[in-house]
Amino acid sequence: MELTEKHKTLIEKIGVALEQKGQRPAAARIIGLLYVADTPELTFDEVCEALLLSKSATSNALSFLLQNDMLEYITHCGDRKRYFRLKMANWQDEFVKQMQNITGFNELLQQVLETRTSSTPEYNTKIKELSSFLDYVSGRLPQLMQDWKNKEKNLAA
Amino acid sequence: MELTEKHKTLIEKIGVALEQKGQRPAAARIIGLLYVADTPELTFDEVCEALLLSKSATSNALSFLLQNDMLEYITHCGDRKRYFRLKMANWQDEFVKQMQNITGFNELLQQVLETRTSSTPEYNTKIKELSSFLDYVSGRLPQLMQDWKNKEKNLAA
DNA sequence: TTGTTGGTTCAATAAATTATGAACTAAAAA
DNA sequence: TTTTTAGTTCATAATTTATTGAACCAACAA
Repeated sequence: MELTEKHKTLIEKIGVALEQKGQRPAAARIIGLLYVADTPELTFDEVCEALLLSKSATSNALSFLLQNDMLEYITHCGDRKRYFRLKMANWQDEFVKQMQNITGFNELLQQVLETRTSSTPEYNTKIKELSSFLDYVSGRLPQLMQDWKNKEKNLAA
Repeated sequence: MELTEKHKTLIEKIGVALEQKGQRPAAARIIGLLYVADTPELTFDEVCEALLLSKSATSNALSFLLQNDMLEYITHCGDRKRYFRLKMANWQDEFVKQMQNITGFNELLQQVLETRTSSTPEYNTKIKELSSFLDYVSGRLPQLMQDWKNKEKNLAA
């Protein structure tokens, strides 16, 4: 598990990017590590060591990532260690979650529209416009996802 | 500027939603306030008072929101006060920013692919797949935006 | 049964973020 | 000139978040 300087800076870059998307620092670094590490499956100790994290920080971050379906682990017969890896199949789900997030904000905008005074019609129209856009986007994203899948299938064929 | 309980809880809900998208607490409440307030243009003092914020917190949050293009203000002849309002025209730009964010993460994935060992071809393929998807999505979003605009135009016509 | 491995949990601390209030400023009004 | 308005700035306080190390535990091994 020797990390080169290149690896280390890339892990940090990914870490910062994910932090800005709302991930916790340690969790973000773990994801970065799993992207760059030569072995895509790492043990608790390897994570600790590679990221210079304490056992408790590692334990908390790994539990958090497992709970949030970002990671999974496998085990090997006669080996009590867990081998953690990115749940790569799951970024599709992540994407769906993001869409639901958009929809969630849109529900708030609907509530805004319900409670708004009718004395500001132009402003209300603008909010409706935003709401309509969010609605449109979240409605089209599943199709977009499907289109991509079809494209990939064609490339493979 | 009397806010009903309904208004207040809606502001808080919007506040929490935006906090989770990375906005600062005070800034998030100000955006919420501007969504629900009967007057879509509020002064510094009205913001202070409505949200029970100190002048410095208000000053900082407003400056921050102005800098980040979330708000703008207008002034009236013979009135030194600034009237702050949501830069509603700007959510399109926000959306574009989000896309660029995706593209940014994708650049990191490209760096990951460049530095990855060739001894894990399956894993590398999965990362390529994710990268391809992000690429596809960010490429299609402008068209999606355009489609929505056309749809709106047709509705208006 | 004693020790080791592979962790988890908890109390305390460190670090970062947010909010406050007091002092200040520049422009306009009295 | 003094006061008021409309804020800004700054040092500090409060709150939140993250990290640590020590203690603990369960399972297996010696």
